[in-house]
Amino acid sequence: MATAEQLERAEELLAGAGLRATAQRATVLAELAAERDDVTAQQLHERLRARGERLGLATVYRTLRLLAEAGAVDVLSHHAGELCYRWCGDEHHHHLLCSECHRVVELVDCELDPWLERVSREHGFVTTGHRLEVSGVCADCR
Amino acid sequence: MATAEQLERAEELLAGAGLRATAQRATVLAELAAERDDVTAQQLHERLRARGERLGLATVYRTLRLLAEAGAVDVLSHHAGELCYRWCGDEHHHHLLCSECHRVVELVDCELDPWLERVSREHGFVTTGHRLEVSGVCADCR
DNA sequence: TTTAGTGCAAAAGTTTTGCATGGTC
DNA sequence: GACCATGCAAAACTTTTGCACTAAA
Repeated sequence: MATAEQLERAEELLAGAGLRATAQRATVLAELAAERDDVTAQQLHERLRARGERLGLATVYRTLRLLAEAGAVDVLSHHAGELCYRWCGDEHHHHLLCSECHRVVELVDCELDPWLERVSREHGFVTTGHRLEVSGVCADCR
Repeated sequence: MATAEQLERAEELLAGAGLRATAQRATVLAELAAERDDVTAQQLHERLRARGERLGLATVYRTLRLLAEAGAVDVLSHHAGELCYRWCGDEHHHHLLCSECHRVVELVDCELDPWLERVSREHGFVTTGHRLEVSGVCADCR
């Protein structure tokens, strides 16, 4: 669920990167923002087409890629062979995924850094980031 | 780096699943075991062909899939759009990846479970597993 | 000898790209 | 008006599958 501020921020992101505010981008942005769970580019495109929006699949791909590069959406790759996109907040967070219904919950209170710092140093690494995906079954699916 | 025991275990895994011990599978197994870092099916195939081994790309894919299903190898998906395979031990562990050279270090001392248990319960989830990928830069690449 | 595995090529699927056209700035 | 974005179709890629053939059990 995206707030109005988030949408606004996304448009600022685009503008800041020298990208134009087109109708198609707004459409993709809005649809992505309205989606609680993660979606593939194909799903997004199909939905918009079904609703009567006229935009090409390539545009959806291009827009999602731009948004991902700008940091406005996260790219998840839990289903082999296809990428899922999801609207995300700014802060560092992780995902708790329901393996039955694809529901996504954000975990914002990440407590990993001290541990990671330590073990990485032990291996001579300097960490630049980390990604945690927790899978489980949500209350509705049990 | 795989030990002799690991190789043996993999063959037992295959046998136990009713799978035959063929020359091609042994080749793939050995190559994967000798590889410290992660590889794609295509890379593996290319290397074996370059060395004179005669086996089809489809066989590499099939073998890797079987090994993954049997739990003998891990499947990583950090490069969008393609899957990487890596020989792995039995125990639960995570990966520390060098973003420069693709080097992989296993982190075996995972301390996440208590925290995950707690936050999952708060969201009504029962966790079934988790996966952590830490990216950084290794000592050699700095 | 029965059954599973392989190779090859074709197919399926996702994502990218080239290029003429249309919309933004 | 300059230039970016779009649409469409073709291309590029990864991965899977069908089928005749080979090899393991």
